[in-house]
Amino acid sequence: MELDARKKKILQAVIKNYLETGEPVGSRTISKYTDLNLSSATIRNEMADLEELGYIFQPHTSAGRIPTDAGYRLYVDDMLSTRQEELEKKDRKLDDKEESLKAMQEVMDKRVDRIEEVLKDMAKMLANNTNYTSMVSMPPVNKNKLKFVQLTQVDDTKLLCTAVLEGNIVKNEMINVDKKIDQQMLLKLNLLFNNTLNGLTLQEINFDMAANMADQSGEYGELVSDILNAVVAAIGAADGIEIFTSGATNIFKYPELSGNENASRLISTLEEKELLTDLLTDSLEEIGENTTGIQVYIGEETPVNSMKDCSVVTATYEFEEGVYGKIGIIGPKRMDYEKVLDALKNVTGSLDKKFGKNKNK
Amino acid sequence: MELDARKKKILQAVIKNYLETGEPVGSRTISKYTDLNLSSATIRNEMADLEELGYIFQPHTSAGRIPTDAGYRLYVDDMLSTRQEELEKKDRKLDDKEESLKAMQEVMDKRVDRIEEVLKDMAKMLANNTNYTSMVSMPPVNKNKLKFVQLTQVDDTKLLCTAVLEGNIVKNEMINVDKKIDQQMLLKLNLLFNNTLNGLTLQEINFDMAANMADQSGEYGELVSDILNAVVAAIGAADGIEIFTSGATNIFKYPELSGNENASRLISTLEEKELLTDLLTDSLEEIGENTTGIQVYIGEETPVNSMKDCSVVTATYEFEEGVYGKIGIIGPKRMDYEKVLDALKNVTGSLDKKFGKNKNK
DNA sequence: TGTTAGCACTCTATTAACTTGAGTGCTAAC
DNA sequence: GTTAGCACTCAAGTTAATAGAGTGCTAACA
Repeated sequence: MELDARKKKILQAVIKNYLETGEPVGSRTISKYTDLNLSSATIRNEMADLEELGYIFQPHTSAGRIPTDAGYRLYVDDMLSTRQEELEKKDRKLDDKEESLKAMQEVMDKRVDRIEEVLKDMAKMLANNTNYTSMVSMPPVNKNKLKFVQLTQVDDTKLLCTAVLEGNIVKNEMINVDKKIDQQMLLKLNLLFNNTLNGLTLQEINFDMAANMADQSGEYGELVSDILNAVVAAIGAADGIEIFTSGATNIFKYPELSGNENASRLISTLEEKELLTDLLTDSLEEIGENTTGIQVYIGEETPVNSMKDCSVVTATYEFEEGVYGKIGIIGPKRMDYEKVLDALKNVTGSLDKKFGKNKNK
Repeated sequence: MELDARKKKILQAVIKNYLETGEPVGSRTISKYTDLNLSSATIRNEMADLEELGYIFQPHTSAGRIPTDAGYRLYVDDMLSTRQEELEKKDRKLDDKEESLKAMQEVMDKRVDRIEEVLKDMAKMLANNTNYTSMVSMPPVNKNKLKFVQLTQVDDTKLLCTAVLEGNIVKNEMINVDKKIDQQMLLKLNLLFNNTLNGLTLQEINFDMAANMADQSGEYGELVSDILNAVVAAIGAADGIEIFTSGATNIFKYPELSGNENASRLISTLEEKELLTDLLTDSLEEIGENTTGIQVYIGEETPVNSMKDCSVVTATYEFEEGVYGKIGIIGPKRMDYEKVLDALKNVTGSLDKKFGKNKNK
């Protein structure tokens, strides 16, 4: 059996209607909704075909139809493939969006330095605008180059190590020392570390360096490796990737999610954050300039168990040359994909503009 | 009518039973449970009295009794007033608790420097141990003395301001500058700021100082106030008090909480964190050496609306001389108060030992 | 050959009537 | 003051009946 134009149109109508109402869609509704001018009987025949093809199904014999995951998939893919046109339409649409876009810009202007705050606010705004749950990952710091290190004596037994990374991310780590280090030596150590490490990423720092530097620092040789450890710890502080979420409770707005006990599992996942890593790091590398970096997981497609009856949409933003972060929306399968995609495009666009590749435009 | 010893005993039995089962307690149950050797009929008479006194009530005519807020209050106050004896018993109990206590100590030893991490782990552990929701507030940094400030040139237009506070809390803030500042001047500024500000708390820093310092810095006068602003911003970074929560989803384990839509409001509150401030700062001052710093809010007593059918127990710990933080448990009104009080005592005890007044014992 | 009207059929959701059992309050006797 | 006994109440669970939405299929139509 073929999925001809008419069937497709009907499928679209079914899905659209279901997205709005959340109720199974009957043949009569479609017959009236569309401009196809077909009787409900004809629609029924077509719907039976669509069911056989696996795009829709009936929750029970005498009910209307609901899209299957495959149905959603077709719908979303279709939407994504016509996105080019929408990009052009965007200029027109901008009027409506201007307000929220402006608000977003303001947030970002206000606190350029504090990327964490920016991202947190971003997540909150996304959640509020969409009425779904949002999550944002910090760009992995350990890919960023070290701008410089600063060692400071805090008191007799403590040394503060401050590391500044590309993108002005600041990390601190405290080091315990046996004895006070004299001022002269501290200056020397500072110089030594900066000369050796500046411009490197976490991966590029290795322990041969420790040996080298130790040689140059005489009696303080042992201290050097302590400090290097601290630097590494500071940079890699988040042993996972840091993730912010917002709007977890929005899922209660969708009965199909809030009803069953999965709701609590989902909120747990959002609270723990660890499992979200799968969604927000996975395939970060393989996304280059070629795609928009937008990914849609529908139902069973998501790698996270507690989200098997949700849809998840993620997008990638560029923080620094080659350093990416991700941003995502979690909602019911019948989410307003169009709105979500737009929102994510806006946000990643702004982020890119602020930090990433389009910084200078 | 009087609340004689027997009535009290029956009330206790009702509450204890209800804490365990969560079901309304009938007269027959009490008749069998207690060592009073009274028939259910007698118990019924007493229970009617207790109802009239406002300590228990029936959800409907033909049901057993449930404690009212006043009932819980009596029960808890009683428990608190007999706490002295329990303190002595504690030595014995320690055997059971040793394991969890040890685990806690380990967490704290591992990361003395990172109080945030300690507190987060603490919250997680508390939530896991009690099966309720926990929250912990960072001690308000702005009461801490400034240990020193460090200004560092990041690049031509950016200055990094690092502030270290008593208790080795490190805060950073980025400052945008017009032009590069020469090394000599930077040293001078560093000296100036440290001389002026060290040893002061946020409240003690005022803007007369800015004027004073500006006088001493010639053409850089304007910069001085920028920097002072940055220092203040760094110290007071959290314009509210920082709060960590854990185990929000534990509330789903208690049907009386998870059932109604308050559950979602409660989780919202925990996500936003802002409203928790009421619970975790309120009366911080008035708690001195005299009390244990433990406070129990039952039902309507809590200042937070979304917790009106929960009980909240908070405890105070000392971080530095005169600087307090709070730690709290949120659960159903029928929570295991005994367990919760013990857990909180343990935790605040450990925290006090690590940071606060008993540091040297 | 594709489209439509009509009808019998299926299944959910809602409502009402009935049953059960836990627990009470009251009274009368001990 | 305590207790046994009994009538009474009410929530919760079960069953039966009803209404309504929507389907599938057949036969007629263009």
